[in-house]
Amino acid sequence: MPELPEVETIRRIIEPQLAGQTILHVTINNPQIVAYPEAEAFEKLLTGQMVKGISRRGKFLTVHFESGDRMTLHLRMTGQLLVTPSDYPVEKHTHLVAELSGGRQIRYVDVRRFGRFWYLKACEPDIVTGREQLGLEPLDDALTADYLKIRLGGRRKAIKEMLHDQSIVAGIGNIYSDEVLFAAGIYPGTKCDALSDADWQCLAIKISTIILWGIETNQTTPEEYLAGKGKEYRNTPVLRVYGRAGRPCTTCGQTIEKATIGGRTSCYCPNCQRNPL
DNA sequence: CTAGCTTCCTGATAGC
DNA sequence: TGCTATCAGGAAGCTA
Repeated sequence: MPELPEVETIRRIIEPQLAGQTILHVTINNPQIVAYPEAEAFEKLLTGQMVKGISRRGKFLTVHFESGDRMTLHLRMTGQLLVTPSDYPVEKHTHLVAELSGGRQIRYVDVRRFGRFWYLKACEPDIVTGREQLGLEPLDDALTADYLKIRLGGRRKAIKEMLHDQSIVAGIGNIYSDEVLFAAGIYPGTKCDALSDADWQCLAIKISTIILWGIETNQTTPEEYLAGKGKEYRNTPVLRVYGRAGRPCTTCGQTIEKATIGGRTSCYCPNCQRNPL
């Protein structure tokens, strides 16, 4: 499941391959991946557009065109945005193919079909669900202990759940919430209203450092990404807690535990992240 | 505002 | 071997 660091990696890989390219023809094999407008209108609008660049906001990618129009997409759990040679083998679950002027193709592959595309004309405001209410980027200087405390301090929900709320901080999912909380030494089930000023301070710092670390360690090459390695997490070997239940903590050696918090599997070190209850 | 549940999907895996 | 059940998860939508 791509989270901010993986989405940013994809952006960096894809952007240089798309910039300056014109979309000659679009085929949508599965209309449900198009959230707005209708799939047929989407195909027509996309055809003939020249790519200017790609930006990222939270886990959303936006392809900007010379016309001022833009196409936003969210990969959700299993989406893959690929730029391939036109004769590259077509994977199962390929839902969109766009022919490019340079002879290559953009392909969208998504096993679970949860990913979504939106096409917005230059004159249209952002209507992408959730996008207009996205919270701060993890690397934004405005993401401070005060910001977190004001937005979350009074909440009785577990901090792990609130880190997934895209309207507070954009881009964190199940992997990085576990990693951030481990780095901050906070038990994932801790209720927000039980966190101290020192905890908020620590969280603000760790959110940015862990996300930055995620981007920097995610050194996937375009070749590896195309070969399908983009769906495995290149940085899995360096994760400290996520997916490591039953194995020793890299800091203290205690066994990493697994618990369901807010309906999500959470991994944590019972020694480094004490449950305050 | 809260907790808790369901929906969307397929593939991997566990149990029989 | 082949069947069924369970689980994984981002985000929205629903109920109470």
